[in-house]
Amino acid sequence: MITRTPLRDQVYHAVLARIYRGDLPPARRVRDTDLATQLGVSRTPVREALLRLAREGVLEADMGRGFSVRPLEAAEMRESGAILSTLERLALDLSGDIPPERLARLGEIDRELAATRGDVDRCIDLDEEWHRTLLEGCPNLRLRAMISTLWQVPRRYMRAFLREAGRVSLSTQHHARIIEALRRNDREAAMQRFSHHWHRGIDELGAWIER
Amino acid sequence: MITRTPLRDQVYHAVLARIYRGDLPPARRVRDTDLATQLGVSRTPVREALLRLAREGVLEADMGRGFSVRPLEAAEMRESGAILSTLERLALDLSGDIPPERLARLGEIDRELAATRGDVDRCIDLDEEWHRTLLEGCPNLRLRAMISTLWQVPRRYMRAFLREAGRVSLSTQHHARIIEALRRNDREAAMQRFSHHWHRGIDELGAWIER
DNA sequence: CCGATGAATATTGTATACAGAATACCGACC
DNA sequence: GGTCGGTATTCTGTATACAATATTCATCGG
Repeated sequence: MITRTPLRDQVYHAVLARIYRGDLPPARRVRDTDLATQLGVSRTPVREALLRLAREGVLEADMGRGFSVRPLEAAEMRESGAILSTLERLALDLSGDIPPERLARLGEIDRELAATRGDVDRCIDLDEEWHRTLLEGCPNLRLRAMISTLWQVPRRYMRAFLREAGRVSLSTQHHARIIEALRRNDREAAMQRFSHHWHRGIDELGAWIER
Repeated sequence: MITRTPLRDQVYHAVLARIYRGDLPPARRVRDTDLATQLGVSRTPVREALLRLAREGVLEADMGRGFSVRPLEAAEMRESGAILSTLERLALDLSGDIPPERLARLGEIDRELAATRGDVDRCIDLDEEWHRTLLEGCPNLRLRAMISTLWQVPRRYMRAFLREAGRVSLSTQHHARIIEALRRNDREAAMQRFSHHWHRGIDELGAWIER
């Protein structure tokens, strides 16, 4: 099965990759013509991708002034975090019982996460994969898609945090405790620990940004 | 203060208006060139608006096959409803105490809603305004924006329901009970009634779609 | 009569062109 | 030397052009 993906989608991911790589630092202006020449496409798909990123909160679009990478602000982090936390709790709630096979996979991811030293991007990828795996049983596809999109925001903050604070996430402990509760089929405790996990993460990042 | 709004935004609202007016029924193909000529603009801003609507779930975009109005499906309604319900509960939770002045305004909207007979669009507008007013104290602006965007989906379903089922919403009773709880400063009860209100609404619409 | 096949048409996705606004640069004046 | 004003350039927002793909319709064969 061959798949033809629109150029705008490829450009979208390419721009995100550049932002994550730190190639496009916060507050940096993003000129569509530059990107177009760099990526070897025309301005049209580039602009479509940039408009989407602007709607998702990664870029800022001022009328007549084009696009710029959104600066990292604690307020935005906390706002997005509150939303994402709530939606992930909903997704976990809607998921039926988590099958043991998936719990095992979660543990596996956690072990890998604990073993990762220094590689910030790998760390973030694994963390996001952990969450995605946890919620992959949620039947509300639209919710899953929305969560996936919203992750764009915390990713940026986590990346900056892990990079500059030089600290790897301590989330593996939280993860383990959540898994443990799920193993016991104690949804109540799992949910509470999940909330706590999110709360702590948001606060940690927020405090760092406001340093 | 003069404001120059991009054409894409005007086109966006124009297309939404046509969908609400029933001018563009579900499953109807939407040709960008047609819209461009009808609205007297070029294809570029039209396409930008359509891409946004597609991302918001109002339109469907198949690669190479353009856009079409998304058909109404109970599953989509329930999925969006679950998300929106949760987010509005979060927003209410984040709102501090609702000042009496706003409670009065909510009552006012409700009275107008109860007095509205037959005018479906007015009815939906008032209902949405009631919710917006209730949550306008929420400091999480991003959450408010997201809620506002998400309302696009239930609006379509409510409209179709009220039109064809010919029944005006019974939500004023629910609203009144929520306001009553808020007056007593009983957040717990208010939240519970708010949940109930959403649950009932979603079920009612869902059952009707699956008729 | 129905289905398949092919050309003609229509429509999308992308590229390029153009006009107006915003920014940067430069000189003159205080 | 600093600041204001004007001009030139850059860049955005929009329009148009082009190529490739999907759709439609008609014709042909079974």
